[in-house]
Amino acid sequence: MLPEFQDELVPCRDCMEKSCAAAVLDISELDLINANHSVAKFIQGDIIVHEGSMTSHVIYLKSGLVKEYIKNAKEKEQILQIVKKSSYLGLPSLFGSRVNQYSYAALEDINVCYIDVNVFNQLIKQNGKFAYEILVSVCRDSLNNFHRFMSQSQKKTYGRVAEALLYFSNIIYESKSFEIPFSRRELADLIGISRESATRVLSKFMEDEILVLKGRSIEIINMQMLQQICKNG
Amino acid sequence: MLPEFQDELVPCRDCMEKSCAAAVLDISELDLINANHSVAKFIQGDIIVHEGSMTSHVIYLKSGLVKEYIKNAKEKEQILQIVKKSSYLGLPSLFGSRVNQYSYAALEDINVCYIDVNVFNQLIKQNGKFAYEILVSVCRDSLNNFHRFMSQSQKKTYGRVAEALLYFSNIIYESKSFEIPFSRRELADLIGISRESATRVLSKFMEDEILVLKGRSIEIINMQMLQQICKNG
DNA sequence: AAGAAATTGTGATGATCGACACATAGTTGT
DNA sequence: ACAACTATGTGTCGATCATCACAATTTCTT
Repeated sequence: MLPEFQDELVPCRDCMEKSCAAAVLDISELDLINANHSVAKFIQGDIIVHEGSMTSHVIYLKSGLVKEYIKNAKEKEQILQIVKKSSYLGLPSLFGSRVNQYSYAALEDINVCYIDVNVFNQLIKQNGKFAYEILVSVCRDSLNNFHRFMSQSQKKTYGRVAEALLYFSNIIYESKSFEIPFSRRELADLIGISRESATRVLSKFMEDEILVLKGRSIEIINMQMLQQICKNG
Repeated sequence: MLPEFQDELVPCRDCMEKSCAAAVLDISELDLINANHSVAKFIQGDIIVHEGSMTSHVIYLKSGLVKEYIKNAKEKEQILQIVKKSSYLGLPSLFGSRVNQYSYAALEDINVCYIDVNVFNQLIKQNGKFAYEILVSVCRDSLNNFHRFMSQSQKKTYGRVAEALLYFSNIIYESKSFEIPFSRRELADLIGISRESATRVLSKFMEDEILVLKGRSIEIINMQMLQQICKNG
């Protein structure tokens, strides 16, 4: 659960995994980050941030996949999105709230940077281009999430599962075959249906030869059909 | 449909309806806006922005209520939120996309400011505090909308209607009695249920003496009960 | 390797809610 | 004032899907 801190091998100015926003910073600004950051590793299943916690550092995901989620009144998990590498975690909470609104957990082994929040804010206020890039990234994220959410809310179970599979294939893995890093339960939580329904729909897709699945590995073999199902709800 | 432009009576530096963000601008920056803006009026029902349109100006809502919405494949309307005065319209689209992702229509007679988008971007890049305030407002909005959306998606019809009523009462009108500026159809679109269900639930609430309604005017008389229903889904 | 624990699959059942079909207001235009 | 819409209320019905119950399979522990 506790992050394993690493020796900092590469100073920020030479880091090859910088965010789009950090790319507009000058050397002295990058050095400022360098002096106020640390790098950490988490392993699959680790919780990186707990909903409700205070923030002292901005977290940047250098590598790996992370799930963003909240628990509702009945302790049921609702997954908001899968976060890919090269993204900041929880910026909306950082600027729009005093505490983190969502939890974050590692779906696979990951690397993150912690950047002091005061330094981050200072950079925003002193470098308009940086602020602009951060703004762009927050806005894109907001639109994407909203779009996905709205689209889901108007679909029935088949459409939802199809959409989720296309999301993995097109956005997350950019491949027709992939291994989903979570259980049927979590898949169901991501798209807001019951675990049993998720199972049933996947079996049906298998039966209809839309995909081949073995446990958590999925290969889409009839993409057209899947898109059709996604579109028709 | 076309906005009615007004004579500019008050220069921006003296405007009493400035946004939180504009409040951190200095005189010369406000004068810059003043030289590159215009004020317009819309009447109830007018469409201010069409989904898919390009943006040349940032729109700031000076007074009145506006609905933010999209139409899905089957021409069904989905209302994302009700926007109150003193908010910018569509910032996420402005920064996160080339075109407007949502439509905006006046729920009552409104006043808006148009600010040249290049000037707006220039201000963000040259004044970090302004950028910071814009960022805060975008993030708050994103969190609020998401929270409302998630909360709704986990509720059944009764809970959804209750939540919507509390939203109007607590957030929009800050009063126990108010007149909703839209039809049952629109109310249903806002919370993602059918028109008939909306009608039925409201009638049931009336019958149970939770509220009194006459057409579009609503008075909540049993707030505890309504909160209970909202919480229990 | 054996047992325990978690995950996954499957069938039956009932609650919920959208869709349809009308009836009944209200509103608008001429 | 009358027709023509549009908005609203109400009853019936069927599809969808969550829930429960339990079986089968996989994964983890010791």
